[in-house]
Amino acid sequence: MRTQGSTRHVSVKDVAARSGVSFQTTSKVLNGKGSVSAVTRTRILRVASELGYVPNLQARSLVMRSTREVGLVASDFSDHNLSRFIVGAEREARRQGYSVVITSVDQDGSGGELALRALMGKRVDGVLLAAPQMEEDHVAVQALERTVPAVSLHHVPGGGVATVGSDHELTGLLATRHLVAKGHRQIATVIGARGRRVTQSRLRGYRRALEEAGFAFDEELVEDGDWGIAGALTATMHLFEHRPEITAIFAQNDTMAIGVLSALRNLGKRVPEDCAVIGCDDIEMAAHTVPPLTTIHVPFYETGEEAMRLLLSMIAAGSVVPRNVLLPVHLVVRAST
Amino acid sequence: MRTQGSTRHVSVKDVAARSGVSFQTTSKVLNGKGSVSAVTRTRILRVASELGYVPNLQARSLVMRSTREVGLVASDFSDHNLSRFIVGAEREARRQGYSVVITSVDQDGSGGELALRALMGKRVDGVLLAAPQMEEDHVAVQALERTVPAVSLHHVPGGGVATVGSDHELTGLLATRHLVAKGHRQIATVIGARGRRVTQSRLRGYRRALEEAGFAFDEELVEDGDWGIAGALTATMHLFEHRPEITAIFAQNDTMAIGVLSALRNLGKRVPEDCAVIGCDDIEMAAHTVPPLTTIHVPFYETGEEAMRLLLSMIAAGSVVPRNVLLPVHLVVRAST
DNA sequence: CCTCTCTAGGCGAACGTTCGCTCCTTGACG
DNA sequence: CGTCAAGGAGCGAACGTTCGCCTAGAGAGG
Repeated sequence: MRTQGSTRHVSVKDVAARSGVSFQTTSKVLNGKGSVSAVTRTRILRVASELGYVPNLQARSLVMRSTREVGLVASDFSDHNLSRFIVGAEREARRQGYSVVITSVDQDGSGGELALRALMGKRVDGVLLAAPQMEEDHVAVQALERTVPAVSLHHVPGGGVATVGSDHELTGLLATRHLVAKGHRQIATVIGARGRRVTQSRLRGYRRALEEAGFAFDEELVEDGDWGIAGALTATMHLFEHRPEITAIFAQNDTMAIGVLSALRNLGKRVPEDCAVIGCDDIEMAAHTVPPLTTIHVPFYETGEEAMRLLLSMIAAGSVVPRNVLLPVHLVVRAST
Repeated sequence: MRTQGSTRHVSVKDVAARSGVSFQTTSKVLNGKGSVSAVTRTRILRVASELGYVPNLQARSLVMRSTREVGLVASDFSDHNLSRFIVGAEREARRQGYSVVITSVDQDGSGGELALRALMGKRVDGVLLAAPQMEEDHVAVQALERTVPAVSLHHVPGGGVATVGSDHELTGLLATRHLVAKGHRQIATVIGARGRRVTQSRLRGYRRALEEAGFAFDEELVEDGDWGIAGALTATMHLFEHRPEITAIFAQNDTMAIGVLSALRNLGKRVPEDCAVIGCDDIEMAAHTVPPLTTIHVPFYETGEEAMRLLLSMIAAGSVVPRNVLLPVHLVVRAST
């Protein structure tokens, strides 16, 4: 039975000793700097690979004053949309030779300051914020300001931080316009958590589309679904209790749209004949519900890429004016409308 | 318009200079070591917080010879099961004062060696492997062996690495037994990628249950669904082309089970009357399909916790015999069987 | 008044790198 | 044959910590 070891890591000095040169020369060879004769170069390289030398990045970045790491503060990365974002960001970082240190904050948004301090301690070159719970976390953000470049997926108090996101108001607008265009007049909406900006933006889009069409906004057509299947299900039940004349529902994400579909089935309503349903986000499942869900495609992956690209350019530039980037969304028509 | 700065980080020497003591004394105060008079202690602490001092963990771990970080090699963390695992692991690490550096490898499993080298370079205290694509990656694992404690979610060639996982054979066994108990004789299965161990284990469980019941194993009742909705859909179509007498299907994960349900709907078959369906994993969606899906619950979150717990204990112990832990799974009966 | 024992704090070294400077050797060219 | 240029290699310093050892002074006890 084997045991695993904490074998001492081999350092550049070990390699140097075995090759009969100074450790600085070894360093030069390993980094391709300076001028070293071909014979010693190959000898050193051979010894290094024999010994399984792996340079200590901590020591390196200590003197270079730059880890090539960026920190990513995420809330719940079992959230599918967020994880798409993370994947996009990570890929872009890797492409540019950076690695990503992911820290997570609790669901309630606490621990944001702690997470940021930890990242500062690691001396990451930049920070990417992907924790909507921190939208109102002033104190955490102050820890960040003027210390390190930062890009956020969500709104950040104070406005000193660059943001990259998708156009949530457009999302609500396109979804509701589509329903209007299909001839619906009684359009309800199942929304996410009230405190979140994205909720308010999508709701604003919904209201704008109604205004465009000359319909009055009716508070009773807005129901809270809390982002989940179960919440959307009961929300839909409520809606039809008070407004049985509803013929279309806009759910603020696809997960809730699935809950809406489920509720309509319980109510014996056919989709889209009796009631049309539109979601947004365009998760994989959306193409496979019954009936397949019309939705607004939101480019999470691309948003992650773009956010990381912006962050790395800020790092490279040293100092930069915070920009706010909005990526476009588009309608995907399927069978539920 | 504000610009973001790369303000020089404040070091312990800066704090010392402002407090009129040597930097070593400052260090002592900040770590609560040594004996320092109350007045200077409070003065130093005040200055430190005024200056916004954040200790440089790189320098610290350089001398301490221990970063309190563990590396996590993940394949695709937009995969929901994997992300549950990651969340569990991260939480447990944080609880014990460790932070997690996540690196990802490409879908095809390439880049595993690169990812491990990067982690070694960062001098992580341990490595958690959660990239099933690396199951057969001998070369990557060799880079790891005898350098740093490691725990893996999946099988690792050579067997020198501890593993934590759920009992996949039991999963297949319980699922199929349940169908047998419901009186089914023609039980098909839609499997994941053939090359993967989990696929083979679950298939083995399926076969064992059939043997127990005295049914012959029929290769034509096994169809490849490639882990996805679409794959499972066509797989189900194939199955019924060749074996219209099938009355039950075991899908090797819930996502594929959804594809199976979709196919059965297309075929005009009622679930569970004409054909029963059972999945496994127990994803959130499983409770909300039509009909709600019977499945085998697999404790991904707990697996992550347990894996991290094992890894950290190995780190603490310094050297330890690799263990292999299997977590139990259980049947969740809903309406699809 | 001398010594002994604390206590507060300083100092040097080390961790593993990179970088700039210096020094020696060699060879070529006038 | 003397001079100079250039290539090859070494050396010291620095990055920001922690740790162990040392010292100066104060207070106490004989």
